[in-house]
Amino acid sequence: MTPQRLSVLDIIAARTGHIGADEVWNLAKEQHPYVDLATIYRTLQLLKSLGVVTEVVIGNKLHFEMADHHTRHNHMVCSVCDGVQTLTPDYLAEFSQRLEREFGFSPDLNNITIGGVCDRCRAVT
Amino acid sequence: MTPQRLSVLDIIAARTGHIGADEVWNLAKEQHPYVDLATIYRTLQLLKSLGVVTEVVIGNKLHFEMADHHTRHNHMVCSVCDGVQTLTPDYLAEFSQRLEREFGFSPDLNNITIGGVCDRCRAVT
DNA sequence: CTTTTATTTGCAAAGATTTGTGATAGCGAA
DNA sequence: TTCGCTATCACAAATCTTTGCAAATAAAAG
Repeated sequence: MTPQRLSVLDIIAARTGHIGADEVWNLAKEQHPYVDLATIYRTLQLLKSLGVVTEVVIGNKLHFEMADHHTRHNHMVCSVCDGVQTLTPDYLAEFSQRLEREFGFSPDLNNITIGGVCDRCRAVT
Repeated sequence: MTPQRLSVLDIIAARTGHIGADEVWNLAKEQHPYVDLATIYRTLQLLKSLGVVTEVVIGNKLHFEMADHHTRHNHMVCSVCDGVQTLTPDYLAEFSQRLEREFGFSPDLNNITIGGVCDRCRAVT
């Protein structure tokens, strides 16, 4: 645990929703002017592999948020407006159990994001 | 429809499995020495939006394959070995219908990939 | 077949993310 | 304390993908 890593964690914890890697960087620089973006990314990947944060792909960018077990959820990202809706875990529960049972494959539920088109954008078309 | 686009489509159609963007480029250059990688990527995105090809994220790279309706399937990608297993559509059917029904969200089933750890890699750990 | 219009291309450059590297800091053992 | 080991950092450079723009090409119209 280094000051840089603590900063990253603090920043994500302070945010209720998700936050982009670049935004984390900007905020981290306020405390450690010389942190490198690479360090941010490495820390983010580290925290993700530790299961502390969750990665969400929005548009072409990586976003992150706390992997709070009380509020675990998945995301639906609209490919038209990049809007995000959340999903409670039970939506994927049956599906993931089946993968586990039939293939021995352990899906990383924290990092499953469903792409598609939201109702509003579909109505516009 | 331009020659470049036809090439890209031919290349993907000629392949049974998925193929990386860079590989498509290399093959396309054999027919059109001056095609640019950007054109490949643009074409790939176009074909994807037309529902002709499917995008699969493997490791940190984009791969593509024909979205043959007869053999529609999804992918499970192991984050340890980058191995890919396929899933018949019925695994996601109930789940996607539920999203549609309850949220009006139209998931893009062609482009859902499940990350996780396969049984073999899990055994190693 | 020629002109017009819209789309696509190649190229260059920008974005986003990852990787390699030497310097440096922390830590346990001698 | 000093040596040696390991891990992390900042910086630079590489990788993969996307975007802006002028020139080239395809499709539509006459």
